[in-house]
Amino acid sequence: MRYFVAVAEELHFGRAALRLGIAQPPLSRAIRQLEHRLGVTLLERTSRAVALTEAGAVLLDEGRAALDAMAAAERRTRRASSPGAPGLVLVSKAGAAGEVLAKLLDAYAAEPDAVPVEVMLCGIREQEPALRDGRADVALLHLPFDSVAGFDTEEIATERQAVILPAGHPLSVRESMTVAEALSIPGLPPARWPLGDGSYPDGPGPEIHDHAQLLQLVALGRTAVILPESVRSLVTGLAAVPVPDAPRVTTVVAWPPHSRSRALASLVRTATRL
Amino acid sequence: MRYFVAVAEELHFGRAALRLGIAQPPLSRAIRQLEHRLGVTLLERTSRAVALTEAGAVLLDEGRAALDAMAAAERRTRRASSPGAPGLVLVSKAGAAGEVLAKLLDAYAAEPDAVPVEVMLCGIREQEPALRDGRADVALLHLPFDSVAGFDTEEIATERQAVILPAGHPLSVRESMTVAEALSIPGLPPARWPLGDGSYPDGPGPEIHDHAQLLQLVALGRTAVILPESVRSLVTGLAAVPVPDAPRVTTVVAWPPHSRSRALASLVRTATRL
DNA sequence: CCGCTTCGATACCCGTACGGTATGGGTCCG
DNA sequence: CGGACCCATACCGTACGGGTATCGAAGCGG
Repeated sequence: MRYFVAVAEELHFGRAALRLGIAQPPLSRAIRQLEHRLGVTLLERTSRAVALTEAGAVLLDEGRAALDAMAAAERRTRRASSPGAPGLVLVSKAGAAGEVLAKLLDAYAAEPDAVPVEVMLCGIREQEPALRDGRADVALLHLPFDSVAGFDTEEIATERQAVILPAGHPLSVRESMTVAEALSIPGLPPARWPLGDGSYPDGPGPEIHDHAQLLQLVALGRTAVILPESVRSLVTGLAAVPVPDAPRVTTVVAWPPHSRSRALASLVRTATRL
Repeated sequence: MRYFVAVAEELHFGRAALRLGIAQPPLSRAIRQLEHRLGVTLLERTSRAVALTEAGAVLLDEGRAALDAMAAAERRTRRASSPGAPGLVLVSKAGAAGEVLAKLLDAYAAEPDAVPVEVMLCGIREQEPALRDGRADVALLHLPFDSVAGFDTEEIATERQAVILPAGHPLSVRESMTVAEALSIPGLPPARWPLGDGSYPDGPGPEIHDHAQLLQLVALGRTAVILPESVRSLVTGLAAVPVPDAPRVTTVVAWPPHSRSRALASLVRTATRL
C-alpha cells in the first residue's frame, strides 16, 4: 500500500522508488502484484507517462486513510507505554486560540486525573493530518475555517471577527467595517490562505502558512486580514476593527471518534465546562 | 496487525493461530517481533493466561480501525472497477426508514448522473462496521439511536415516535401515551436492544437483532416498543399510539468523511432536497 | 530520419523472513 | 506427583522481496 501511494502521488516509478528507498524494478513488480491480487488495473502506463485509473484514484484516497490509521496505531501505542511520554498531545494552530488554549490547559491541569499534555503548534492545514495519523490526540479547530470531517467535536467558544490592521493605519479609527470593505483596503491586499489541496488561489496578497507569519506581515503593512477578535491580545502594534457581518468563529475541540482514552475524555469534559 | 488483533481478541495464542490458519509458534514469534519493533509490551503472558497491557488495549482499538480502513480500501477499489458491480452500496436497518428510503432511491434514480444503487439491509449495530470497512458507501442512520461518530452526515427527515402494540390491544384506543406508560404495559415487557459492545441489558423483554424480528414479536403479543411513527406503514396488524414525550427521531444519511465519489455526493445532494 | 534519452518491464540471482514441525518448560489440577 | 495445558524456543525449508543487468517502446533533437 505504501508503494502504491508513492507511485500514485509521483506518477513516476523511478521517483517513487527513490522516495521509498528501493530500486525501480521491485516496485514495478509490487504494483503489478497488487493489481493482480485486487483483479483491478490501477495505473495506465505508457512508456512515457503513468496515469491513475478510476479505481486507482479510489485506492489512493482510501489507501492514504488506511496508512494514516496504521501510523496512528503505531504512534499511539508507543506513547501509551513509555511513561516519559506525554499522556496527551494537543495540536493547535500557531498563534491562534491563545486565550482559550491557556484557559483549557489551566482548567485541565487542575483536574484530579490530569495527565501531562504536550502542546504541538503547527501551521494551517496541518492539524487534521496530525490528528489522523496519531501525532496528536486532540485538536483545537476553528469553524468555519477548518473541516471537522471524521472527528468528534465539542464547541468551547465562539467569538466575532475583526480586521487586523497595522497600528496607526488610517482605517484603524473606524468603529466597524464590512467584509467587503476589509477585503479591498487600498495598499493592503488580503492574504491568500491555502486551499484544501495545499495550493493557493491567485491574487496580489501574500501566501500564508501560519498565524505568526501572518501577523508579522500585517505589522509590516503588507496585508490586512479578518481574524477572530482574540488574536488582538497576542500581539501589540496591531489595530483591530470589528467586522460585524463576518461569520462568527467557533472554537471546537476535536478528537478521533474511536478514541477511548480516559485522559482524553477528561480533557474534553473540562473543555465543555469552560 | 491482523495477528495481534486476533490474539488480543482471543487472549489465547492457540485459538488465535487456529483462527488465522497458521501454527501457534510463528504467531508467538510474530507478536514478539511486533512488540520488539514498537519497543512496547503488548501482552502480559503467564503460562496459563494472556492479558492485554494498557498499550495493548490501545493497539487493539487503533489496529481494528486501521484494519477496517485497509479492508475498506480493498473493497472500494474492487468495486470502483468491474462495471458489473453497483456504483453505490447503501446500508439501512432492515425494516426501518422504509418510506424515506424509497423516496430517496426514487429521487436519486431520477437524477441525470445516477449510478446503480445496491441496498443492503442489516441488523441493528451492523451499519457502522459496514460503512467503516467498505462493505457499504453510505448509510441511513437514526438519531439518537445510532452513533454517527466519525462520519459526515446530513439530516433528511425527522418524525415523532409511537408505541407499537398488537392490534386490538386494550391500550390501542388511547390517543397518546407517555414513555413511562409505554415501558410498563402489563404483559408487554419492553424489548432489549443491544448495547455498544453487542451485549444485552438484563430484563424480562426479548433480545432484539433487527426490526423485522421485533415487529413480529409485537404482532405475537410478546412485547411493545417505541419506534418512529413511519414503521406503522410497513406492517399491518399492529396498532400505534403516539408518545409525545419520546425524543423525535432524525433520519440522517451518513458516509465516510474522506470519500470523494461523485456518485455519493450526488446521492447526498438528492437526500438533502427531500 | 536516426540515434539518444527516458522510463517501465523483464530476467535472473540472492538473502531473509515467514511458516511448519518438534520440543522444552512453567503452571494448575486431579 | 503425573498429566494436561499453553506459550516459548530450536531448527528447517521455501517463497517472496529486493538488487543488478538489460530490454523495448516512445518521444525528441540534431
